[in-house]
Amino acid sequence: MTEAPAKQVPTRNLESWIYFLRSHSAITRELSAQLQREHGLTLNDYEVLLNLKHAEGGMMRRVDLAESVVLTASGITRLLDGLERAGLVCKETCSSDARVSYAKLTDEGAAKLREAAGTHLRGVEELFLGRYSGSELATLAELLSRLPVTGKVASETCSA
Amino acid sequence: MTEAPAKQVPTRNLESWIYFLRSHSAITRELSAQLQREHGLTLNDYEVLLNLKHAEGGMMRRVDLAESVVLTASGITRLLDGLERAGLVCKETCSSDARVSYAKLTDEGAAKLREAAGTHLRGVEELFLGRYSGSELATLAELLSRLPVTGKVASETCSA
DNA sequence: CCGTCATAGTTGCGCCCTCAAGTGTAGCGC
DNA sequence: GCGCTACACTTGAGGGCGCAACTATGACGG
Repeated sequence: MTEAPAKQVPTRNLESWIYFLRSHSAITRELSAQLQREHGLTLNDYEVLLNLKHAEGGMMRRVDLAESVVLTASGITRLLDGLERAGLVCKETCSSDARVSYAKLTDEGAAKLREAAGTHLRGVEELFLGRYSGSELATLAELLSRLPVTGKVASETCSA
Repeated sequence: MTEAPAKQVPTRNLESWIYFLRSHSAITRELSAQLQREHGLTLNDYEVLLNLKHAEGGMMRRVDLAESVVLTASGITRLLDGLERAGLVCKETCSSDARVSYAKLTDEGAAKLREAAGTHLRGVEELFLGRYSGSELATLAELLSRLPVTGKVASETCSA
């Protein structure tokens, strides 16, 4: 009881936070259900495939992949297990560092991605992008880009 | 091969979508971990408790609660199971309709919510709210409010 | 060469949540 | 009153994912 700090954060703008939470749940549930039904992929599966496609040589280190989709190391392991079993990615070892193993997009994976892209982009368009004008999207992107993308607290991570 | 539709959605503004996905994962993971560590609650637990607190008489129908936090019926059942076991909510029956049962915030639940609020609001402030000015938050809220909050596609749900 | 520490990845365990199916009640037309 | 459909809720099965603990390598100082 050394000091009772005055309530700093009145309910006023929690509004945007609530919208953020709610809309994310609703949208990702719907998109994931679509992908699952029509192509047997989860949203994260799709994002991983997409990241691999854009990567140099169609392959990435598992740890980098994990960061790019905001998953833990164990999460990416299991996700890739699934994609491997489905034949959409395969493992590659690294000649210079025996610790790392790459995940590489297979031809089937690339095909699957192409196949799913139509459905998915349509969904994203309908549930997200289509609700904004071009400039609004730019605004939104700028605002959202300020949010953290790692669990680390910013004040620690990017101190001067 | 009847027709190869021209690519409708160039990569241009998927940017905001990607930020949306990534930041949500990162922020909710961190906030959930905080709540879990310090109070044994998940983010959804917290949101449910909060909704109950704001509700008339501290109680809501399970189905309404489900919608308010964007969970399925079964999801809310299991979540409330946990909160009941922890003594934070209790069941109430409805005299006029035997199908519905209410979830009611207990005193312990209210106390727990109060206890967790400090931690949580600080977290939300740091990871989300604190990154914007007041007017930016208003903009963000307006933009996010256009997104769907149910799985139902808007074109069906809110046709004129 | 050897301890020490950091890093890449995997695995056991457990939670959360969804889908599909099932129960019990309400309301309605007949 | 009797089916029918609608609704609120629960349950069984299963998948996704995080945390903590563990293995295997690499890097570095002594």
